[in-house]
Amino acid sequence: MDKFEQKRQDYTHHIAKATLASSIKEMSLKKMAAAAGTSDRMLMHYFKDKQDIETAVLTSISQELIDLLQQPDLKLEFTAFVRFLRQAIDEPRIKPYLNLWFEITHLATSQGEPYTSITRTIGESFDDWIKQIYVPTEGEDVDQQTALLFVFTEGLVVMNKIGLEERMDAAVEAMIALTKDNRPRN
Amino acid sequence: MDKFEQKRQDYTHHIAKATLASSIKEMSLKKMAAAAGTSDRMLMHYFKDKQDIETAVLTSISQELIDLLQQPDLKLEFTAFVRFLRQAIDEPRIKPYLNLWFEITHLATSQGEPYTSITRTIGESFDDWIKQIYVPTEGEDVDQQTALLFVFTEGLVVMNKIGLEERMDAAVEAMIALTKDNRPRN
DNA sequence: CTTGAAATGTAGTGATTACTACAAATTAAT
DNA sequence: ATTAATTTGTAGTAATCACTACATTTCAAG
Repeated sequence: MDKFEQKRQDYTHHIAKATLASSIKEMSLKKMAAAAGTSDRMLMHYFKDKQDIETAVLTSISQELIDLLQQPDLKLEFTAFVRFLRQAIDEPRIKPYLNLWFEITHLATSQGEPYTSITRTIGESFDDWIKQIYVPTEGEDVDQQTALLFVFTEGLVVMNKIGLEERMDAAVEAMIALTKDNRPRN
Repeated sequence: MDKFEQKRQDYTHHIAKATLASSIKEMSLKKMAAAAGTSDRMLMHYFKDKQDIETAVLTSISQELIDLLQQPDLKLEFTAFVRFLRQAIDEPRIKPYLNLWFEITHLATSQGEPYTSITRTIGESFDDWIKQIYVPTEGEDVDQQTALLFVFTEGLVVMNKIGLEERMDAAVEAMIALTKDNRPRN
């Protein structure tokens, strides 16, 4: 590998860590430089502009998240999945990624690229992840159920971020009640 | 009413309209002044600081939204409510408010006050609104069902904003299927 | 009419930001 | 060793932003 490319990756990695610990918008060029142990001047040498850095950083973080989600042996049917999702939101290892996801969705709507592309990538990975774990009951439409789990998770994430956790739990119970009443475990 | 107070309200009203048409973060003091037909200097005369303006503006918009939601005669059971919510998200009259709501949730988590308070107010109003319209089926827990509708709506709003509309529709169908299978209309 | 207060305009401050011009130092090639 | 290219530092630019000092006009009260 290029020495140039190597430095780019080093910097990207360090800035990614700092970004996960704070937020995208907090990361000015100076903070990025501090996190990477260099100067803003140097970052401009190795990257075209700030957006170039952000793209590298967020792409790297997305990949980390995708790797983090991989759990080849995990299989859950609907109710268990819902409970699993609700609990995952509070996982300290997951939380920084959710914070960033939350931020990126907003940036995607207000700034467009590169955030929209990254949002799409992560969204698709999440979709795949659900499909990989979800064991549909009976003759359910997997795509629809997956979409429901996706939308529900998004909702939970928002509620969590705006501090309405009681409602998260209530919603989880309601969702489960909706299925349990009707689908005796077979 | 005070002439002073009157001007404050006039300005607030005009700035609120402009804010709905664009976004909170787009509204610099200069843009606010332009929208109000005055100068930034004048705004500082009638308001303590920018946050003072934003609070007035967002409070006013919240109230508008709350009024907009009032539909005294509307009563819906679960399935119809879900469909109603999904369709409401595309309503041009509602959309600007959803955009702002989306933005405020983000600001609430990144800037704190006054956005957290406003988020809470709107959230509670939305909760009340659901409860006022929702006709629970059988002996359901209304609070839980309300929370579910809230969370689900949040999820739909996010999906909508990040351009995953097919998944909105799929999720709606899945949600409805979840109840229809099991709860034959009685 | 005089005087004091309220309303408004002009211009500017200081902070932050992404980004750059220029030059010096370091490294690599011949 | 000389030259050329790469790497780094210093300093600064231009834009944007919330906010202010100061002066002037407008207005109202006695």
